[in-house]
Amino acid sequence: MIRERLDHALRDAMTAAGLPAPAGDGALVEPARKGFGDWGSNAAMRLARDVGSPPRDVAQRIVAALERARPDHVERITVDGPGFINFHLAPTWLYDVLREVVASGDRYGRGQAYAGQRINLEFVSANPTGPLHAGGGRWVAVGDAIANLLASQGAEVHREYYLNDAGAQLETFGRSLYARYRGEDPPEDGYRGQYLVDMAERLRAERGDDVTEDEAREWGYHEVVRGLREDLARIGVRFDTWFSERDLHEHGEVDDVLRELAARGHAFEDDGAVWLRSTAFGDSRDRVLVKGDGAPTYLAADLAYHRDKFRRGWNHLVDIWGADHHGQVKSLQSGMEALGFPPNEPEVILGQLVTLVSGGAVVRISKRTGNIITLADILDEVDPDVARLTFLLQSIDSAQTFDLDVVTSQSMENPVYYVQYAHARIASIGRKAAELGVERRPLDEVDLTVLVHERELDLLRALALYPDAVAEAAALRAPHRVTAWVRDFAARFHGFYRDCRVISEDDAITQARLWLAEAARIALADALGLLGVHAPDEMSRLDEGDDGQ
RNA sequence: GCGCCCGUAGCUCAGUUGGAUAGAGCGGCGGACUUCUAAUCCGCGGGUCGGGGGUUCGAAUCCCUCCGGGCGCGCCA
Repeated sequence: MIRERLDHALRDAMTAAGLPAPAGDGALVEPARKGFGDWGSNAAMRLARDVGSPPRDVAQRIVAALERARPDHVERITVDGPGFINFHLAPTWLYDVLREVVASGDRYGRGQAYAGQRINLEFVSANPTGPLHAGGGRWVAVGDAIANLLASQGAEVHREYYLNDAGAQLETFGRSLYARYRGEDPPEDGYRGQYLVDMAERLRAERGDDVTEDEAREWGYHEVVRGLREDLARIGVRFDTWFSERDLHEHGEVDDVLRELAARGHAFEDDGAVWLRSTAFGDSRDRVLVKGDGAPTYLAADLAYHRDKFRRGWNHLVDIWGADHHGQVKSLQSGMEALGFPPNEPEVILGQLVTLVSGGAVVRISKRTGNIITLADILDEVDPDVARLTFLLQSIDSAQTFDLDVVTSQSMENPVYYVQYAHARIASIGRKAAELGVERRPLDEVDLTVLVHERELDLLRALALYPDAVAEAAALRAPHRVTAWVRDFAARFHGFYRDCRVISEDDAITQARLWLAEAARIALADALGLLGVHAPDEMSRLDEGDDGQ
């Protein structure tokens, strides 16, 4: 709001001063550093070379024009450093922010950048051969948060889980389960996890002694999927569609996509196999679609699957993959382009992997060796909110070390409680006000100019930046940016809470601060919602029954 | 060998679409509760932004190169 106004004022001033518009639009104005006013522009520096005069001179010309039509709230305009134009605003601009937050309510921070987009977001999609492992929790938390972020900018978002239930891995799983069922060791290349022993016992208890290998596999597959749904429900993630790879094969979709690729001239036979000429679309090598034994590859099915997503009406596809699948990105995109879809579909968000550490040592996870720490194990130890926020603390471009000892024992100083506590404090203020019978006057009737404490203004400044933070997080597919905003905001709120008592004898201040607290609650609750973390109205005290010393 | 990601405070990490004195949490030290919940707040200390070149008025950020770490590079999925 203020930014748009300053932006327009700057453009008008540049025109009035006979200056060209700087290259690129937007980002003309950004928040200034502390001590340099409230908002600043580097436009003069960007223009200096084209104009052929020193940046500070250009800045002076712009400022002279700005002074003739000074925007609202602007008290002073200065030229600092190498040529920054700095706007020093009266606090009144922040009162407008407060009013905007309250007026917008739960729409505050929403944008329209993706309005009209119908996005299919596929994430997790772990093979249905065992429980979700702890590291996979990163994709659960990140995927759900990205879905929320895209939706916050106007997109219709569909959460989808792809079940690879047609391939060799499920066969291996079936053989392994059946072996356990018969009291034998799993095959050499099979899965050795304890969970299969447990499943085999249940299989015997439920189905008796005459189960065939096919029956064992199918029963086990459905058990695993049921478990996946349960684990995801525990952490609060719901998928709109569970898509079965088998359906593609049964409906002839895979064969059909192969025919279409051939018809379009992008497939060829060589050495007994059918290949996709993916090099024609920028891939580093061509890829096999049908193996020498006549079976379609994973890629062939994946192409049929992604084509199906488009056919179901989604106009943009987003997949979230672990970095270990990085090598497949170009192949899939090449194949999709060969099928006539736009380039760079699907958009693939790659996340670096999670390293689990326990007892100071790295825990290697493998369903094959049986050494597995599951997401459910984590959820047995910590609150889902803790798990989620821990996964959302870091950029997905960085490999994450998930230290089980730290996450499960460090709850005292866990950031999730820090931010939730801020929300709980706001709710507590509301309860106290009600308890004391404090009259709540409408915002229109409240004088906000009594909000002059640096803590109050600091909180309002952070509130002003929230929509940008969300929009950037969505654009960059970087939910950790919301986490960063939330932590910063919670810190500011705690400072405010400490130094600015809301409910006091001074009715004018009480009324204004109650609205400030309400605005803070709106943004905090929204941000936590985007992250999939609860915004509690109260926190159970940590020290209850535990302060015996 | 090739490709992608990472290397920032003792530790874990933000900041990377070029901007002004590089930030936070944890840990260390020292303070603040007759108060709307101290799971809080305040202060102190802490840095060759992996090394070296380059582009630029300006580089943690862009380019080149080297070093270190992670992940890939199948007629596996």
